[in-house]
Amino acid sequence: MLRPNPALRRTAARTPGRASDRETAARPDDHRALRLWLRMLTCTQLIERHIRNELRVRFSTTLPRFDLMSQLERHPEGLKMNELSRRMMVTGGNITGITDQLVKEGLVERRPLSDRRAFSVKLTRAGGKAFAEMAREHETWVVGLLSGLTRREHADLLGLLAKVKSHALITTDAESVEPRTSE
Amino acid sequence: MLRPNPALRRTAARTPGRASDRETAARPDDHRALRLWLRMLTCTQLIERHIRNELRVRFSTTLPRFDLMSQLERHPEGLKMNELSRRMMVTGGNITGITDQLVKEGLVERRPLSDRRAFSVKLTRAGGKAFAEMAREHETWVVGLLSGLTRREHADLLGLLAKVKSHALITTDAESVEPRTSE
DNA sequence: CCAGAATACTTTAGGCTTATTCTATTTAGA
DNA sequence: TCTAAATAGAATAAGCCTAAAGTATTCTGG
Repeated sequence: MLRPNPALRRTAARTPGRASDRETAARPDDHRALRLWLRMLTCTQLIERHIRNELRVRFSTTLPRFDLMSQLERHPEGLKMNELSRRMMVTGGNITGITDQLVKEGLVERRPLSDRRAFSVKLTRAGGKAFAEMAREHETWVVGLLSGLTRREHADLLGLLAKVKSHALITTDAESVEPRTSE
Repeated sequence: MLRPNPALRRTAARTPGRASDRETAARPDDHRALRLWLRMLTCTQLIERHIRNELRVRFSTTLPRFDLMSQLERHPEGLKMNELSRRMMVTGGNITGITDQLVKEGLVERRPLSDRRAFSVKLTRAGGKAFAEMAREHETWVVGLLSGLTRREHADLLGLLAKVKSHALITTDAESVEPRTSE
């Protein structure tokens, strides 16, 4: 069902070693927050790398393409490019490129809207089938990667990250407001 | 002290919106692990984006360049390219490019070793000064971004992520061993 | 000693991401 | 109405990252 992108048809290669990663190098006098941040980063990168690798090896696709299709699967009515941009937390120009590819592969389509500046992007039938197949495996990878925690620990981690998220949102948003010093 | 890369001298632009991000779109029937993974990803991206932005706006540099210098600062004796690659969890070709730039900017130097295939990469004096300046601010950004948690919560989160990390390491490493089916 | 394997690094091609700039269209205000 | 601002998307240039292939050097076992 997937029309594999030839450029992605490669065999798995040696991933960067892991004996002593970025975080391991943290010194004892590093601030708690710094250590925590480095560990968050390491965890995310480990998982993300694993998923990217699986997507490439098993489905000849990439995480951004999977992500975009995943958004569309959640919104069968279609999404505009800027909605995809917001939800995927990437810039608009990026969406243009990824969508172009998925359209070329027949997995996604652009439909004109009454607002002639915009499109509604939807999964095609082939795209829906391909995504369903990938999503099933994707979930098993994630479940496996996070199966080192108990149900209770999952919940605790989710809660702590909720706090991190909301605080980071506030901090970042507050600074994105221009300090209207003059004028 | 920093020799700014002209290509990076840009004003801050609109970051992708955040009203409804990737994770918010998770459906109630999504598996716990999936929700947790999406939240981890969102948190990391929020923080990382913030730091990248600050590095660009305030120091006209990038996170990978900062990261590389940070590794060197922890190892004044110098590191070989492949050591940098391992520690930063990126491929070797990548290190070549980033090092080339930092050398060109006078922040880092390659020294020949007795093993003539390899180099020892070190911070120059200018690089050390530039890094110290950046690291001070960097830490305050991170502290600020993670200040939504109490000291206790920091410790809990660090512990939970330690579990995630070690399990992900095992999972990923186990699969990278080729199943010697024949031959 | 010496041929083959391993290691350290570089190069290349392709994809992702960003910030910026541009075009087309829509909206809103005088 | 008609012009200015806002919005949607595309195009562009530069950096990051990867996988794969290439080059030089070192190591190792016969």
